[in-house]
Amino acid sequence: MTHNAPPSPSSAFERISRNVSDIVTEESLRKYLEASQESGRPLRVKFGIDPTFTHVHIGHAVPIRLLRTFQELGHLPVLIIGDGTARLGDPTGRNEQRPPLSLEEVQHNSTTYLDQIGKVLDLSPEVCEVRRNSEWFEEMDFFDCLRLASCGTVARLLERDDFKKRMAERLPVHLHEMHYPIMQGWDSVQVRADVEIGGNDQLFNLHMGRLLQEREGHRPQVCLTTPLLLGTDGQKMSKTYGNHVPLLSEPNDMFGKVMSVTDDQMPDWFRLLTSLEEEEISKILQGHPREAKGRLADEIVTWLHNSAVAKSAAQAFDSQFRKKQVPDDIPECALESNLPLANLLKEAGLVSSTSDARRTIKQGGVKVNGEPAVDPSALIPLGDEPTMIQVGKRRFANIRERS
RNA sequence: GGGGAGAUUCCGGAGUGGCCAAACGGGACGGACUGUAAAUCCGUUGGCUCCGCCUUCGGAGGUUCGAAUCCUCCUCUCCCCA
Repeated sequence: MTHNAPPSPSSAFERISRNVSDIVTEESLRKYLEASQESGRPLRVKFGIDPTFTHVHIGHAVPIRLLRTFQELGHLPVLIIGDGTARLGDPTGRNEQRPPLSLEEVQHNSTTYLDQIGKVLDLSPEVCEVRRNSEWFEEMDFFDCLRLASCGTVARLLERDDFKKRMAERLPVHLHEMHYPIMQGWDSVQVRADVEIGGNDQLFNLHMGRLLQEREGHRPQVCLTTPLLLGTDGQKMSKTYGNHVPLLSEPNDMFGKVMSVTDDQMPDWFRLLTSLEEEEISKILQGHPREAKGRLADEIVTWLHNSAVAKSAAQAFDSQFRKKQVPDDIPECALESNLPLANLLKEAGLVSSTSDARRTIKQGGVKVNGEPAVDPSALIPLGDEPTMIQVGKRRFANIRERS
């Protein structure tokens, strides 16, 4: 990464604030940027990650991109790995209970997490600081905790939407969860954060950092939140809905996923995930939606892989879906000859059970060597020449006889 | 410590002795349509040697010709009071 002559504080402000949903406060952000330039001291920009799960998707990448922007402007990202907070579970999450994580799990999750984040952010020690919050939480005794807890009020916490909602639904809200924002805020005190970045559901937690810093006589951090990126179907992006794009997906997969984004998500995806200028974006969006989406997919695959790979992913996508051709890289396997079709599909791993196979066949979803197959119990002869089986639009296999 | 409520097929959630492999919704899958989608429509959604058979309704027993539904014990969860 190159650090050329630093841009002026005001142009830095423009760049930073382009895609954020809250800034607390604009004025202090401007001031901090100016002061930083005068003193030559980079701003410490904090971002917390929870090592409770390991799959990072491009929705998570939105705040990290902002972190990257700061990094490019010469400031210092400070990543906090919440190995202390992880033991609480995440109160902003769903209502399911998270079992307490073991030390190894946390360890493992943090490294895979960092691997993935490394796609978006330069993690070299010279330009990025990585801390774990167990570092300071482990040292606190019960009275320290009480002192911290006195910073918040129950009323204030109860205002939080997710608590309110869960109370209304008669779901449990555990006492320790109330400490989550306080712990997060304490991180800010510990690392002397000048700025904290989070998703826009994190605003409350970020505010807590300001509060605690002021109590400690520190300069309060600027809170920046980024808009929520919705999933390919327009719902909240989440692994459980299957509408997410993992940061580490294979190029072809990634391209295909982006192509399945609904049209009305496109503007957001362009703004939040590419570095194209607003003018350019609106020009693209005026063209044919399919072209625009192709461009979006190309930008994203280029970003997370490279441009050559993006081009070939585009071609593969085109031939498989637009021209309905068969993909090049069909998985192969070898099986016994003369199995009933339904059993063959199951053995080849194309369906989950023979019953499933029968259903799919009955519905006209199976082709053998390009010909629609209708009889689930037809015996399929195999030979050295592979027999191509297609299930639905996406599942293919080349099967030859096992010798 | 006391008092309630509950555990159903991927998820949510009906069902309170036979008509239950289990309503309905979501998701998923297949088909049609299409711009690759989305939306819409149709169909499927426990397993199998599949027009029949087998195993499911927290776990273990029991009552009955017959239980997801009734009884006993156990495990777990939630709420309220203290």
